Amino acid sequence: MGIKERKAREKEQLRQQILSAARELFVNEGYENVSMRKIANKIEYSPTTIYLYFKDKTDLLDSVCKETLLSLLETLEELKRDTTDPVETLRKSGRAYIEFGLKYPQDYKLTFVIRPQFQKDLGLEEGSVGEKVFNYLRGMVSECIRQEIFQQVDVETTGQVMWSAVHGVTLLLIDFPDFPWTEKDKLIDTVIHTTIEGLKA
Amino acid sequence: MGIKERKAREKEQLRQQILSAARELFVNEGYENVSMRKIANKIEYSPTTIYLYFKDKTDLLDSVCKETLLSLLETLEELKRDTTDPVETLRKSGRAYIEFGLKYPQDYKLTFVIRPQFQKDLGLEEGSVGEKVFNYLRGMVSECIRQEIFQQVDVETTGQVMWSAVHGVTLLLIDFPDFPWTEKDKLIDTVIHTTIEGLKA
DNA sequence: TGGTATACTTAACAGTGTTAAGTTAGATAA
DNA sequence: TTATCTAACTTAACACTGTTAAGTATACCA
Repeated sequence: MGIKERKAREKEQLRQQILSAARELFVNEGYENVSMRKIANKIEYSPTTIYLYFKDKTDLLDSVCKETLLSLLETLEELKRDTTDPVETLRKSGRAYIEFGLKYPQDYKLTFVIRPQFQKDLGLEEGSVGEKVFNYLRGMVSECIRQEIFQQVDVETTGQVMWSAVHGVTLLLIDFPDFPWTEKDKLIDTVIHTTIEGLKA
Repeated sequence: MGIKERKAREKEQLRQQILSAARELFVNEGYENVSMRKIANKIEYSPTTIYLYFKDKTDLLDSVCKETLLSLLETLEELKRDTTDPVETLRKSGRAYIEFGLKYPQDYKLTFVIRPQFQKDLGLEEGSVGEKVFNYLRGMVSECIRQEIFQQVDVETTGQVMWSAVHGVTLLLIDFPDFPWTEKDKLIDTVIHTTIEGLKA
């Protein structure tokens, strides 16, 4: 009875094919400039086939974003294993987060700016990837507080301040690439450094 | 020879009518969900008439954003008149900036997130409103540096760090209204306070 | 009164997301 | 083996989009 399994595998394969075609197009041309027909052309199927695998265009967007978050989470957790000093971990994580956003700017905007506009659902429900990313941040911050490195003792507020800083600089660098920024690496380091020093003070 | 003047006035009136119809629709329904036909319907003219007043849809967006920036600038400059202490001015300006964003969330997103997606041009050329807003920030920051309150001496970097922080928290509060944020005012104050303390350190 | 410029509209083009109906190939059952 | 059913996919269409070329009507000027 391996036929059903093979079929299921093939179905999953096509789903993945659609997903990665969509990701590539979304990333290179921007979500709104990608039509279902373009995606269909890329995978050499009719446009309507996509609707057998995804409810609509935003469902496709949702699925792409979920993958993106998973990738971010993996990047961060890998990093955590290599460091013990909590402040250093926080600093490196902040850098990794921003660099992730700059490496996949369309994905980042899709996930953290465009998606919330179309999809009220936070994507932070229990067990979700989004929740895991945020718990990761909570963990780092509370370690800094536990070791009495930070003056600010509220884990939630501290985490949210940190998130604001990295989110802000990431989006500015993505959205205004032609702005006369200070040298990019210096700006990123200063943002992280300033925030951490501020939390210490 | 008052006829020409009257005509010019009427033309300007229609331009304004189009602009405010566009703003209202963009804000309520989202830029991409508003069609030229919808705007035309609202003002009871044919769709093509809009093209006699604005080059295309992004030009319309541009003009709406310009107005938004002007309004932000006025808010900030009014505030500056009442305060002399540079740090206090910076703090209040940061608060005003964020509150402006939260008061007109869709306008804020339109200007600082959606616009850059569709319009490569920064809108920061000499004499532009955008430039003036940024110069306002530069002014405050350089006063803090001049009085040796901030350790960080680079005006540009310091300004950009400040912008990152307020931009970040503004967008997070707009985009994830259902997230379990710390009490909103506390979060805003902490973000500003943390950044300023970080720049002092 | 005749002509012209201005302001606006009509009609069309090429594209969009999405759906209902139709087709085809392959597995199952008689 | 042959008929039937089903899953996978496609065709054709609908109602919409931004934008432009061409057409019309009105109000001004000589």
